[in-house]
Parts: sequence; C-alpha cells; structure tokens
Amino acid sequence: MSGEATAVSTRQQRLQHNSAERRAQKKLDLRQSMLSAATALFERDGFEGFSLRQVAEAIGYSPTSIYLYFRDKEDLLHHVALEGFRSFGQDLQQAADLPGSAQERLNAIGLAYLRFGLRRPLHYRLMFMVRGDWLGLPTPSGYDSVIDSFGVLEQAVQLGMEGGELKGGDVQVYTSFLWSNVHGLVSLHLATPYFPAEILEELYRQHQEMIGRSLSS
Amino acid sequence: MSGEATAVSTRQQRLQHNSAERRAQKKLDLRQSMLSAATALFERDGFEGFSLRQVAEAIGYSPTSIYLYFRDKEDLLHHVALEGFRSFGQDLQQAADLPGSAQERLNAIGLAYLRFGLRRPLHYRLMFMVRGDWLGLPTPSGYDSVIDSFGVLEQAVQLGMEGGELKGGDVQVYTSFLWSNVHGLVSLHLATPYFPAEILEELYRQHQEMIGRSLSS
DNA sequence: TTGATTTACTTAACACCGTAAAGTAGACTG
DNA sequence: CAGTCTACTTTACGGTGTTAAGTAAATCAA
Repeated sequence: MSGEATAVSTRQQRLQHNSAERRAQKKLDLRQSMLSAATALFERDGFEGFSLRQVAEAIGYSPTSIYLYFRDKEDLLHHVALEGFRSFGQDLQQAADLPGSAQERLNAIGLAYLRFGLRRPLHYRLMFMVRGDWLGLPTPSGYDSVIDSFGVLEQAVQLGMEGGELKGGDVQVYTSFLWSNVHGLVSLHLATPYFPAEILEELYRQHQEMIGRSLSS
Repeated sequence: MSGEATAVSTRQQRLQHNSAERRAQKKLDLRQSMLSAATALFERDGFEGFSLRQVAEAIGYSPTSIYLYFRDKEDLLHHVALEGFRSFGQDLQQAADLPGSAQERLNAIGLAYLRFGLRRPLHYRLMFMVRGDWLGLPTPSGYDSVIDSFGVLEQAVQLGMEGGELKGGDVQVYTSFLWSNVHGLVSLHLATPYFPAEILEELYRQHQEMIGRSLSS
C-alpha cells in the first residue's frame, strides 16, 4: 500500500499541509482577536470614540497590521456590526418560534426587538441609526447564517393574515407599520431624553394594544 | 437744556456708546457668519465630515478664532441644530394651526414632520438621531422662540380627545405612539435602504389610516 | 499726546486620527 | 544555501480638535 517514495511524499505533504493549516489558523485567530478587541472597544467607546490605533494597541500589534486583515476602519466596524445582526436575528427568530397566536407572536417579536435595543444600545445605534446603510450590502461570506430580521417579522404578519387572525391587507404595509413603531420607540429612547428606559416596555405594551385594535380582524 | 459740559459729556458718551455698539455689532456679525458658514458646511458634509478648520477657512479666520465665539465644536454644531429646531417647530405649528378636524390636524402635523425629514435629512439626523440628547439641554438665550414640537403634537391630541373625536385615553401614550411611528418611518428612511423616498408618503398615509382606525372614537 | 491696558485675533504646539509606502526579520522553498 | 515569500513594523503624510503663548491695533487714562 505505502511505497517508500509515496510515504515520504505523503509525510511531506502532510507536514506542509499541517504547516499551511497552522499558519492559516493563526491568521484566522489573529483576525478573530482583532474583531474581539474591536467589539470590546466599540462597546466601551461607541462609534465616535472608536479608533483603529486603540484596537491595535489592545492586541499588541502595530496599527497598520489591521489592514492585513480588514480593508479599513469601516470594514472592521462593519464586521463588528455583523455580529450584532447575527444575534439580533437570532433573538427575533427565537421570539417568532414561540407558540401562541399570531398576535402573541408579533408582540413577542417586537419585545425581543425592544430588548435588544436596551441590552445593546451601542450596537443598535450602529446597526440601525448610524450605519444602517450596511443593510443594503451583500452579506459577507462567513455571515450567511445571519437571519433576515425584516423577513422574520414579515413572515409572522403573513401567517397571521393567512390564519385569518389579522385583517386582510398589504403585508409590507403592516410589517413596516410594526417595524417603524418599535424602531421609533427604541431609537427615540437611545437618542433623546424623551423615552427613559423605565417606561419603555410599558409604552410598548400600550402601543401594541392600540396596533392590535387596528389590525385584528 | 444742554449745558456745555453736559453736551460734551453726552457727545462723548454717545460716541463711546456708538463705538461700543459698533464693536458689539461686529462681534455679533462675525458670530453669525461663523454660524452661517457652519450651517452651509454641515449641510454639505454632514456630521461626520464637518470640521472646525473648514469653517474657519470658509470665513477667512484662523481655526482658533471660533473658540472666541463658541465653546467648542460641539457648541457650534449645537447652534446649527438649533436653527433646525426653530424651523422644525414652525413647520409643525403651522400644520397644527390649519383648520379642520382633529384627525386632519394630526395627519397634517405628521406630514409636516415627515417632509421636514425629507427636505433636511442631515439636520434631521443631527437633531433626532445623532445628537438628540441636546433636546434635554436648556434652550440657549436667543432661541427662546423655538417651539416645543412635542408639545404641539401633544396639544393636538389633547384637543382631539376633549372634542370627543378621539377615544379617551392617556394623552402621552397617544402622542408617543404618533411620534414614534413617524420618527420610525423617517429615521429608517434616512438610515437604511428599506424605505426609499418614493414610497414614504404613501406609506405614511397608510399608517395614519391604521392609526386612525384605532384612535378614533 | 502719550503711555498703559484691553480687545481681537494669530501662530505655534500637542496629541490624536486613518492610511499609504517602504523596510525588515524570519520562515519556507527549490 | 540562496532566493523568495510571509507577516509584520517603521516611517511618513495630511488631517482633526484644542490649549497656550504671542501680537498688532484699538481704546483709555493722564
């Protein structure tokens, strides 16, 4: 089965392969540690205070090293945001998967949305207020699992309408209505002093009640 | 009536006064020209691209001169925003003053809100998305005429409720409902690719219809 | 009118920032 | 063992907000 030359060759190949693999893994590790440091610093300082040089210092590399792994500051921050989109999408999907009526599901999705905004205010700002334009970009490879959050809500609306629980009408209009209401609440809370955290969930509950009155058949 | 000494004295005083007045006026003029240049540059470059040094160059002064008239960059930009709040408040008040039913007034206010966002996107972002915290600051002197926009909407809701046209309920909850919905629409349009300008007014109209269904008695 | 003082501004400097280009030590390869 | 490639650093440039020191002209007191 294993001739001498073949054996040597395969061992060499294996060594090379392992070596190459190890190097590739180190690259991935470093990239990941950059991303982790970036996320930590972003969550500490927010969009304004975020700087490449601080990320570099945090991981013990020179500032320019980052350019070997990310296109530029924008690209790095985009990847920070992508982690946010991932967990945001999961939160919403999880809420959508709960048992119950369409109304209950829609409420749960909205509540998950709201709580994400409260739990990760800086991420929310980045994702939907400061750099929401990233939503229009194609999903980078490695983030294919990111759930289309808009789609989750839209589907829940659709189900409610098909089940007859919601009034018939334009799914997109209903969805945009729910979305803009909860986004309005969260973003006004995050950006202005008008909607303090203490009252936000209660306010949301009351809004949902009013919406329910106008959407339920 | 006019003794010699007195006349001389008054003339001197008048000259001094005029001189002082002229100097004061020049200061105001320069401050105003800084503010105008800042506004123009902000409207061209937005929050991110806005720089003190460019403002200085635009008016032909050194960068540090600005500190003689404004506390810092933040303060200058705050005053840019204040002009926005002034005209925003006027727009809303004008819509609130239109004749018609409470429903029509509320729709008109919301539409004025929406159109301000479309007409002055960068100002809107500054005022309500990036630096909405300024809403919590006391109004600087000279801007006392700035209308409390929230109050305008709140009053329109109150009137509608008192007139029996709107269902009874918590005025604040109704107001926050209307506000977060229209702000959600505008801010999602401005920040994300999801709500293009072409469909925004129609979307708003449909939302208003749904809201009307749940609020009208 | 003249000397002192105040006013209004500038120059210089500091500590940051993102990023491009050139340089370098070490691993890998033939 | 020479040469090449990889991964990273050093250096440099042009920009930023902001503070402190310097300066010329206007104003004021005698």
